[in-house]
Amino acid sequence: MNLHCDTCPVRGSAACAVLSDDERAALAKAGRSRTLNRGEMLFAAGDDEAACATLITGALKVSGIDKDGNEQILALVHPAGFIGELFAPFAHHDVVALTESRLCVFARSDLERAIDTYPALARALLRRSQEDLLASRNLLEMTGQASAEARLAALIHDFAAAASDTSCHIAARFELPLTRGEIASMLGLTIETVSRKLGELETAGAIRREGKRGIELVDPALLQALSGRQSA
Amino acid sequence: MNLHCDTCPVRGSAACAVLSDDERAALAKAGRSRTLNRGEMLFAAGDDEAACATLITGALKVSGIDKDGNEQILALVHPAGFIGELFAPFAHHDVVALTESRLCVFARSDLERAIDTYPALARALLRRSQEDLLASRNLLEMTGQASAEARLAALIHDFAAAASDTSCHIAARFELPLTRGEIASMLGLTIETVSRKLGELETAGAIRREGKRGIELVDPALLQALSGRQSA
DNA sequence: CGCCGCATTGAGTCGCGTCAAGTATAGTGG
DNA sequence: CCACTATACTTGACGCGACTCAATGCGGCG
Repeated sequence: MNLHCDTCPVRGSAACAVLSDDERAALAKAGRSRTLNRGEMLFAAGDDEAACATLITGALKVSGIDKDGNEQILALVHPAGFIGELFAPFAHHDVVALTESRLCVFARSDLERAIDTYPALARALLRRSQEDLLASRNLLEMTGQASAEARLAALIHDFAAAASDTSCHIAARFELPLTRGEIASMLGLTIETVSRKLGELETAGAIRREGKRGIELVDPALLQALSGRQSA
Repeated sequence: MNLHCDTCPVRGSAACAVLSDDERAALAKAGRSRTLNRGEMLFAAGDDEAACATLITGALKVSGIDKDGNEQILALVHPAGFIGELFAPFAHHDVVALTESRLCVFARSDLERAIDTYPALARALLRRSQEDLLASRNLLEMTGQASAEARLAALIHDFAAAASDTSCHIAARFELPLTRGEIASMLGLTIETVSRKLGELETAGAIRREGKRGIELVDPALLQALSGRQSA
């Protein structure tokens, strides 16, 4: 399926936004659109011909499997995010869709060529990569020494921010994109602890649960206080 | 102090290695050499005019401070490594020398200009950034659900690999670049636990301690087994 | 020498993991 | 429409591993 950049919702924010219309049109010839359903994998750790992609809609997770077979979520990818290890001979982690997702996929070799052809693209990808690095380090800080409750509070706060359309305020109500098990694997906790602490956050009056995945922020300030972060 | 690329030990492996001699000479005009002693800071979190740098010799740590004042080490930087957040308005983390270190420092504005002038440099920095991202995610995996003993074993193994000059084997003897407290902050443990587990690794016959910082690898295979990793 | 930073060691406690039931909710096939 | 199953989630009891608190050892330096 061919790309339709004209109607692309992340046209202005993805890496390819730095290209001129002509350049983007040329790049689009090499790429193609792809849709993944929840649970479908874009590529797996160890794949030697892993593609690169920009996420258009939906959400992805980047995860690794330790030797006991436990999954660990290392990063989430939101729309306009870029996926792909350009210089590694093979992929180091799995990339899986959390919700139905639409992507703009490129073969790695094509993208490497594009980087050389369009210097602005390399710069844009460098910027994204640095942002990803920052996100990864933030997750490190979060899981470093914080209590289970603080980790959960911080994660919920982040999700609320990500669920909001405008960047200046956070959503008061949203659906968790992750199952309890996925939250646990991301925060280095167990399913049971996540479930218990969610209950305690509700009892404390910080949030209200709606069904299995719905979260309403009752007291965002309290949530942030429990997360042990500076007010942003 | 001016740069002397001719005698630079990381001339072949740092980001600037992708430049031609002429290009590097031009870039060198904008940069300058700087030496840091152990504990000296390159820049602090919040600095709005944080520089960028390539590490020539020594070792650095990238760390954050949580609101209780506890330091958390987020990454280590080895020679040829690049430091600097090119697109952020201010630095997010502290960067501090672990040992006496020599760096090649650039103002951020100069480096941004260089990226535009030399596309190959952007590509090289993108590559480094992706490697840093991978390292950060590896640390995430390591601190995610592993036991204190496994984390220590893995860290010691990594240090042994980093201390080796050739990439194909690991050093049998080396000095830990970190204090117990720094190891603890990097692994999300306490000083006491680090000290105890080091003792247990010695009792188990995996390592031998020499003074406060010296480590001799008695049984590397055992160490790797305890770290819970695949044999590389 | 006396002080200070770093490391070790011990005793006690607690948070979170483990194990084990038990409860929704959706999907499937009869 | 209803059993039947699968998957996700919740809840409780219990134990262990790592943190906390506290004391001691050790080396460097003024």
